[in-house]
Amino acid sequence: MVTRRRRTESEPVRREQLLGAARKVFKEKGYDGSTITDIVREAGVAQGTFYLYYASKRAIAVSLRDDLMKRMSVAVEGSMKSGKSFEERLKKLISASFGVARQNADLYRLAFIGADETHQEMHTESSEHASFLTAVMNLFKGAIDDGEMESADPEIAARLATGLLQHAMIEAFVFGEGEESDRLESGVGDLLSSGLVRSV
Amino acid sequence: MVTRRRRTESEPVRREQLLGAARKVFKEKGYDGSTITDIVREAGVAQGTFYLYYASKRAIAVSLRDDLMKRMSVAVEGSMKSGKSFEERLKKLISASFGVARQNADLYRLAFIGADETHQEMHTESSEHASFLTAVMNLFKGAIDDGEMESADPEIAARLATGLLQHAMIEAFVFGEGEESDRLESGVGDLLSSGLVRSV
Amino acid sequence: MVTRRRRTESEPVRREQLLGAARKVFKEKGYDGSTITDIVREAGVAQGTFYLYYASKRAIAVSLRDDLMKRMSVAVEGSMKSGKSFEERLKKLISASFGVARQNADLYRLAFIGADETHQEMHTESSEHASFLTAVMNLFKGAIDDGEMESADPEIAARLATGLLQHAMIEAFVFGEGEESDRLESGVGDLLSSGLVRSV
Amino acid sequence: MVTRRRRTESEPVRREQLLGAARKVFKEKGYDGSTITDIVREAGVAQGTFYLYYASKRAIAVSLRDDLMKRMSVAVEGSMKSGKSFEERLKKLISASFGVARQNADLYRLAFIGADETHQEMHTESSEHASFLTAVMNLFKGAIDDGEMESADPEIAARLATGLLQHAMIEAFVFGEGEESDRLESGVGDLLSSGLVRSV
DNA sequence: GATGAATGAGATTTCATTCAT
DNA sequence: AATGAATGAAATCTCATTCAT
Repeated sequence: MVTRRRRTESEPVRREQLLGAARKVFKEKGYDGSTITDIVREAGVAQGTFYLYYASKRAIAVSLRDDLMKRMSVAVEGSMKSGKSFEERLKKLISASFGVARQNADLYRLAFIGADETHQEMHTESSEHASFLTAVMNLFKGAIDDGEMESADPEIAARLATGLLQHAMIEAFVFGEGEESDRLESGVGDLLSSGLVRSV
Repeated sequence: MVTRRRRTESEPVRREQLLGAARKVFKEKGYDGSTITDIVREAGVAQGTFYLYYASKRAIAVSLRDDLMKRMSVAVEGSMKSGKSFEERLKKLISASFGVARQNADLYRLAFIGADETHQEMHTESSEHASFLTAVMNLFKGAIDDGEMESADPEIAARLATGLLQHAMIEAFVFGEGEESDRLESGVGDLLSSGLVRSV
Repeated sequence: MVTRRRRTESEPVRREQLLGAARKVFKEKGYDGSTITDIVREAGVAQGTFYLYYASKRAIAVSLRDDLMKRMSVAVEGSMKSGKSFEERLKKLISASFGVARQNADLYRLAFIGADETHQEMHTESSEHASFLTAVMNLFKGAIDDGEMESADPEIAARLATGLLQHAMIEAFVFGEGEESDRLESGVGDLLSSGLVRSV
Repeated sequence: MVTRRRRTESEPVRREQLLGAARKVFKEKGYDGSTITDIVREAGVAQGTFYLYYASKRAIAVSLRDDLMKRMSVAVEGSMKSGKSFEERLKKLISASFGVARQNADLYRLAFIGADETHQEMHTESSEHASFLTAVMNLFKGAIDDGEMESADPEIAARLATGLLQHAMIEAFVFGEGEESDRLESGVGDLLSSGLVRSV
């Protein structure tokens, strides 16, 4: 009979442990290709322990995605503070986003694995994603008020600009390996500058 | 004992029959939620018959996606012919795309179900998608030559513009039910006009 | 709704349980005619449980075959100890083998079901079979050294003697129902005695 | 619409055509791994045509096996005619058998693919196999009458000798690639000579 | 809290055989 | 006689999730 280890860790520690294991496993085998068994094996905990912390495989993937989005929000919000003009802040927004995506290409990939109903919630606007969107929207509102941006529906504009940015990052990091990220990043910058910044 | 029907249909008819059944089933139950059995039952053919025409569930979904892309290419190419100016052709491109997506929201949804490696090929640039992209790129090249568009790398610009358009349609028809499609369509039009068309 | 039993048994117990069930099912329906479902139904466990212990139908059949071979090795080695002369040990070897085969005709049948590549490994010299062969070879080597056996390549002689014995047991128990086993057994005894034992 | 060829060949020609195709396919993919589709494709005939000539996959394999056995019978009977003594005839019998097996290792392999009930009839004593056995038995009977062979039940002796020979050929050509065939052949010769030939 | 053996529904795919043409 | 599209039963194996200990 084998002696069972029964390391009782604090909840946050366990979550982190599982999250890290999941990230590694998803990176190596993809979402569909990974099993809970892979994750717990990597984490060194028992099968059942997983369910004490996450309700499902999807739940942990969502959690990983939220982490990424939070990191992106934080980076973006921080970055924009320092910009003087709208155009400058726009550039900073874009480069901060690309920066985070570049550092977390694996999570970025994971975050866009599917929109089927079984994966639907991965795309559901999470509160993290919402806060990113709000930051962009606020940037736009301010710029419109300051006369630095063409007047437009700031919500739609923010969603489209965010979508464009996202698409560029997907092309760069999900379908590509990052080798085109510079060209895509400056392409987005140019398009949004011309498209949004009011010419004097 | 059931009498076995053994209708021998021509290959294109069978393919169409299966494609139609698959489209219906995917629409009702989603991709992951659908089974080959659902599809053959809907089509009224035997299980094995499916495999005479398509190698797997994914194969038929890809085929459906290609159909959509072809329809979109055709519509877009036709539409752009009539536009006088670059701006006009751009608008027509957008409205033709939205038009096709609106008519085929279910396929559009299907076409964007996943980027996991098991679904990877759904996103692989199919020849149909490539021809759409080429059409946009040619439009841009011509406009740059004519001085109607800001000079820029036409390939990157085309990929980003296509991505933006795609994203808007996804928001409209995949995550939404089409109720915002008008706002999104004009938002894309505005952004691309300001962003790409050279102001006089 | 059925109440689910969840008896957790020790690994060896489960293996034995599945092995016993498989033996019974194979005996009744033959190897090809048996399904994993038959086996788990007989064992009273769930479908998935099977795969916790054996990787495939072939794997459990191989395991059953190895059991038989082990039993045969043991019986043979034990039996030969008591023989005084080479000829006597030879007779004991034969009768011990026939004895085990007689008791396990069903397994014997199973052990010789096929040499097709999908079944190839059934015939692969398992370590159990190898130890049987080694025992025979050692017997021959000793007899040659003692001058009780004609000098010959002991390896080839052992393989052929073992093959002959095997063949006789197949005729007796696989193709026949054992009714000729006595005649075959003594036939093998005579042939090997005359063929191998050095006449004085 | 494709023009269908409808070559009407004489029955024996078709059989030969299918037999040749089956032999090739079985050789390449093994029995279980081969499909009727493989065979008809190789033969260049339609799926249904197969069933006009053979009732099943097994039927054509049996037919192939019978061919081999017939060839072996013929070779053996011919070879024995020329032998002067029993011992000589015995040697010729063995070398003729090994010769045929060597030339037809693929069929030999096929002939021993399985003894499961689904394959049972492959092992059923076919009339061809029976005639081989009879030839051996007659050789033995004659040798006993002439006092050249130890008296023994000629039927059992023939079955065992045949089995031993068969086993040696299986070791040589089914499990091995023929590289040991010489050693095995002479091993069988020695064993049967010492075991059966009456010493003067 | 932790364990991990057990569960069992279920989906894909194959392929020998049939039979309308 | 020949064709070959259609049939459909059947069997393996996976894996997220549960729950008795």
